Amino acid sequence: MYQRKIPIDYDCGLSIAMEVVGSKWKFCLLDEISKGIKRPRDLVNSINGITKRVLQKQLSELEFHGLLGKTIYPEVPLRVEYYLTASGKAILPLVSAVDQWGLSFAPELKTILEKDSLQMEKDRFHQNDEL
Amino acid sequence: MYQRKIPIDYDCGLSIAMEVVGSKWKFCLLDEISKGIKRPRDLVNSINGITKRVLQKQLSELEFHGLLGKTIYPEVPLRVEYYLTASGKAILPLVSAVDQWGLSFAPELKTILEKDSLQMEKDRFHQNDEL
DNA sequence: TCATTTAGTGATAAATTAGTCACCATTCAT
DNA sequence: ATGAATGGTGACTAATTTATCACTAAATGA
Repeated sequence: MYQRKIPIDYDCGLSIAMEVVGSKWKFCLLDEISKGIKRPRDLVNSINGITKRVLQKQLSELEFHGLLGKTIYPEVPLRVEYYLTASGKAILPLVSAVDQWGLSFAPELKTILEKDSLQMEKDRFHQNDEL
Repeated sequence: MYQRKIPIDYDCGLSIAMEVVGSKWKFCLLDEISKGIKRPRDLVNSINGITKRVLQKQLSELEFHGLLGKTIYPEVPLRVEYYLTASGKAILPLVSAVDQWGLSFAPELKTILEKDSLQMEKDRFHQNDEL
């Protein structure tokens, strides 16, 4: 991980949550693993946009924080499976609540972004040309 | 805001949530405002570590996304109050769920970090000196 | 005129997170 | 010996977010 220069407030639940699961792919990872996709290779394929390296990093952080465990099967080719620990399972309701909220907010967001792009068209008449 | 180079997946609830409330201070801001702290000045004082500039930016993003509204009272000195819109209120249960989870996870995290710093002490004997 | 209070912005730097690329290692099949 | 499949890491760069600093603006009272 990264040796922080700006420390976290470990007394604030929100800070802790941001630290442990507040990164681009972690909720998504927990979600996929809860759906039964366990191998790194399969996770790369099922999650749109993630790369191998980033996946490995975030899996290892989740493992470090105790939300995931992993089992290594000495087969050929090598098989590794990540699974949700008790802590990992405990956070699933939150993951799905966040997902639900995001989906419920989607129409609103769409409206806002449409307005915004209209505004940008108007603004074009008042702006200098780009370089 | 920032003109993204890597686009967001607007069909994924988790992506949307990360975009709209997934930044360092937003949950905290929503929480404080729900507690009745409404003026930028007061928010700077009540939230430990946030700066004026960052506060303004995140307030304006929350306003842009429709979670906050603001009222300007033309008094002297100028008074501005931010308030939760319907959308802002709708996300409060999520904010408090995240906070709760963070607090419940705190002891676990503490244990992990203690182990980790012990490990780091051990490792010192196997590492080169710093430059 | 000058300092004070409040809200806000622009430019820029620093911190942090995410992504790219090139590797290693194992084991099996060709 | 070579190549494929799998999991993994180190060095580095790019993208993004957050922080710092210096300002503007309005209105008031000393």
